[in-house]
Amino acid sequence: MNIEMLKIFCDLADLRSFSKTAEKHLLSQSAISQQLAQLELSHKCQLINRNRRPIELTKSGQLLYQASKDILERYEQLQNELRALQKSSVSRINLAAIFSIGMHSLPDYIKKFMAGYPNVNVHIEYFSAVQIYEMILSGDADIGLVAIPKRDKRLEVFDFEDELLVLACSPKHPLADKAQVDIHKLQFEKFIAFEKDVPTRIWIDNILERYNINVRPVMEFDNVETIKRAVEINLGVSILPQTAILQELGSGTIKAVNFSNERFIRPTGIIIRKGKFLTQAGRYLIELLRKKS
Amino acid sequence: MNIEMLKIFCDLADLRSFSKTAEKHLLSQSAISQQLAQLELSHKCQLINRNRRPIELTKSGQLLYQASKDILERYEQLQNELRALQKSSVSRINLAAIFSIGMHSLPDYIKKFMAGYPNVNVHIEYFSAVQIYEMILSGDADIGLVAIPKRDKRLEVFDFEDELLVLACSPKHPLADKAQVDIHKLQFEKFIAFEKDVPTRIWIDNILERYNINVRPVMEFDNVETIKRAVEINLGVSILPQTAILQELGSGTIKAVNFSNERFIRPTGIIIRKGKFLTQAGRYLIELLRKKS
DNA sequence: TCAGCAAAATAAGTTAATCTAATAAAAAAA
DNA sequence: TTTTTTTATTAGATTAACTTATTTTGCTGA
Repeated sequence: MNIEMLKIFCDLADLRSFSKTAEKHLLSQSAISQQLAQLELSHKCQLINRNRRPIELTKSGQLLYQASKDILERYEQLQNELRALQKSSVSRINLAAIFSIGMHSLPDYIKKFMAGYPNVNVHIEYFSAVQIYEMILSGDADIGLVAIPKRDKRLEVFDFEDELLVLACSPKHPLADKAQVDIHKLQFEKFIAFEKDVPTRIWIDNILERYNINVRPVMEFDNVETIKRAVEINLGVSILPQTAILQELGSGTIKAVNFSNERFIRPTGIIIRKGKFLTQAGRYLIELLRKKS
Repeated sequence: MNIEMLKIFCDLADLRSFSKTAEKHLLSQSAISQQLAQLELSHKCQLINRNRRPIELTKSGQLLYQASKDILERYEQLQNELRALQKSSVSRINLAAIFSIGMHSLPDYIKKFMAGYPNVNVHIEYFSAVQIYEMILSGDADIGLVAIPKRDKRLEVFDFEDELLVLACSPKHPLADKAQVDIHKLQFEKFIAFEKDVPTRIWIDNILERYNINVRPVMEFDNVETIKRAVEINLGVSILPQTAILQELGSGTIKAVNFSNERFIRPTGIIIRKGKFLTQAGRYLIELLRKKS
């Protein structure tokens, strides 16, 4: 029972001729005859009246005809839906980024990309790192941008910008006016941190550990925006990528101080699924993102 | 693209496992894998996400899933319809008769039949002889009852009752009181006849011709009922089967006179399509009808 | 009624599609 | 990582579908 068979049956009912139907479907008359015989066998009933010519449908045949029309219509609708989906997905790139990267570093790249591919829609959404890995693996997103990318056999990882990490604090904070600061000054400072499962948190913890610094974590958030708000009202200091606080630095609500010890950075990466077929535009966008790294 | 394939795809989506689906359909895991591959090829798109386990549908896959459900539902509906039709047709015999036979001779037979097959529905309808031959050939009726059956290679014909033909006239008619009448008395009588294409008309014309009688046809009707009404009001006489005027004889609105020349009869016949598969009940009904002949 | 014709059914052989079994590859779990 | 489970792939076997040739069947018009 295949779809083509139903199509043949409908044509047979409309054309009222085996040979004409055969011609239309580029098959032999015999093939049509055999198909119908099989169709009748599988439904255990006569579908057309063989004792008359031109042929005509039996009651059962009429039922099958109606059903075939319905099924074929639904099938055609499906094909249209699939075509539409395919067309739309060709001209769309789904980009999933963590907030701190997407919000601040991405716009410039997208602007440049849009110049080259004006009719490709770049759809950017912000998620947690965990979600982004999920989406890349499931195919729900094409390109992911995460901090401190972890290696995965199923993923391809390219380096994106290394972001300079700075001390972020309120203008009222004692360290705010320094040109630069030794990281040891953070010893026992009140600290606003990322939540424990955020990669950046682990990264910064490692840095502090390396310098044997014990901060006093007073709050934990899962995103940079909330951390910034806490820093602004001087609940504590934090270590953040400079790119993520550009706006606050401009308006003076947060002060950034470089570290004198070394140039701390947060690596970020572009991730895509291994073997994923990207469009021309998609490959171009990745090239663009990688170049500055 | 066959229906079974859609069923497999739906199960695959529900069970989220190739091997479990294979088990359910009594196929090898390999077969399922290949079917899906072909399905994806024919639609030119990925339907399930292969980089994750348990498997999950892509957008295209979800579209196909929905369409498959719809199609399978319609298909199942068809099967129910066919089953219902088959069941109903098994317990039903469609009998097509001309009015004069069906109305008067049939009820007794049907009563007898019903005794043997109480739950078989005998559906009787009245048509012209031409229509009855059509219906038997097309299969719209199972058994036909006609007067003066014509032989046809495609039909099987059995003799039914021979009906006695009598002179039918109004009680006011001069011949009404005779015990019997010579057919020559009809010379130049006003005559109510069947229409020219009715077999009984041709049959009676032959009789009259054989005896060299010229009647004066004043009216022609396609059915016996209307002829009787015309005879009742004495517009002319007619030759009719006695069985067709039993009621009028009882109420005295029409008089019947036997012919003295010979026993004129109208043969009637049972017709069925050659090679037609009849149910047990159908065969029994025919036996019943033939017996009295 | 009966050839003669056109159309469908059937038979036999070929081709194409589909299956199984074995094995490789990949993802998940330990 | 290694092991286990699950899916993909390959090759050979089986089954279904098709084609050509032929027979049968229904229709037509003398």
